[in-house]
Amino acid sequence: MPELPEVETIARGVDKRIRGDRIVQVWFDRHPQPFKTPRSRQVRELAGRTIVAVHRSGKHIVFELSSSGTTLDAHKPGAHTPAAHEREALRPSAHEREALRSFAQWIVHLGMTGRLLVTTPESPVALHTHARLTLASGRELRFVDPRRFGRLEFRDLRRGAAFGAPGDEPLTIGEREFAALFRGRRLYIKAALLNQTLLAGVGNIYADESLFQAGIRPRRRANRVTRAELDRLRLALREVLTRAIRLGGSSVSDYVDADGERGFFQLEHCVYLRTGEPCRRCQTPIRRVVLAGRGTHYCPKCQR
DNA sequence: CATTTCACCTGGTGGC
DNA sequence: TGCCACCAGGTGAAAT
Repeated sequence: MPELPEVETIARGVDKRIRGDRIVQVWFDRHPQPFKTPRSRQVRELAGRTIVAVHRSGKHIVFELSSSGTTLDAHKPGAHTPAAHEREALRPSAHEREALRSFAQWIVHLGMTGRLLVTTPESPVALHTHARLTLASGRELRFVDPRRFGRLEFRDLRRGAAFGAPGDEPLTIGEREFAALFRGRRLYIKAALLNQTLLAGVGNIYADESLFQAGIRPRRRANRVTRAELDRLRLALREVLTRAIRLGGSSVSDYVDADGERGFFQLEHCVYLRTGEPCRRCQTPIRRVVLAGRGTHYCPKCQR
């Protein structure tokens, strides 16, 4: 389900709520599908670790974790704002800095229908809940995924490399690098946008929306799109993704953020899932074709 | 090698 | 109400 804006929204929400919290208990259901790292190892490794930070990489949510058993008491009750002369004494000790470092990562990919929710333990457990992490604060982190396309992975940073999505981030890529991604590629521009090893985080909604915004037909061959058009596309992607993040993502059917709230960007979709409806710019009916196995929506007049 | 197709899953919707 | 076809935010293995 979720593409870059939805994953970013979820990662921010989870980070805000459970950064500094500690995982005290881990429960997984019996389905083997989501485990890229064996379930038993994940149970063993996650329990006892503190969540140092949560962020997004491509369509992945990355939990940075402390060394096992380390606590991070950042928010002591009754803590006060230090006066200038106290700051020196309050700078983090070597021990505390060590506690803030990431020693391991838990990587969550939500697939098509995955959700990450921060709840109370009492809140009713949704059907297809595959993981429940009990936290020291009393909250609970849940992974729910009806279609089971989501994946869970654990990495020990002392034994291997940190996770990094392979493609470039569409929000920060420059003009030259962007153009270089498509050079010599004969596949459809839409298929290229969906290829995660080129750009990380663009999915079906934002591929269609950014191609509309840039005025480019999805069936154009990537290597035939002009340099000027490519830069329009890069800027369109940046605008569409930024706007979607601001609106909390697109809730087409069931996407919700870490608090269970829907996003609003679906209200601004120009083409995605608007087959037969009038183009917002020129009133021509929006067309749907199948391309790279995915429903593809475009305006035949606005997009060349 | 680059590119396309298909399988993996469950659920919702609309036609008959 | 039931049955069926088709659709859905993704991705990686197999086929071309």
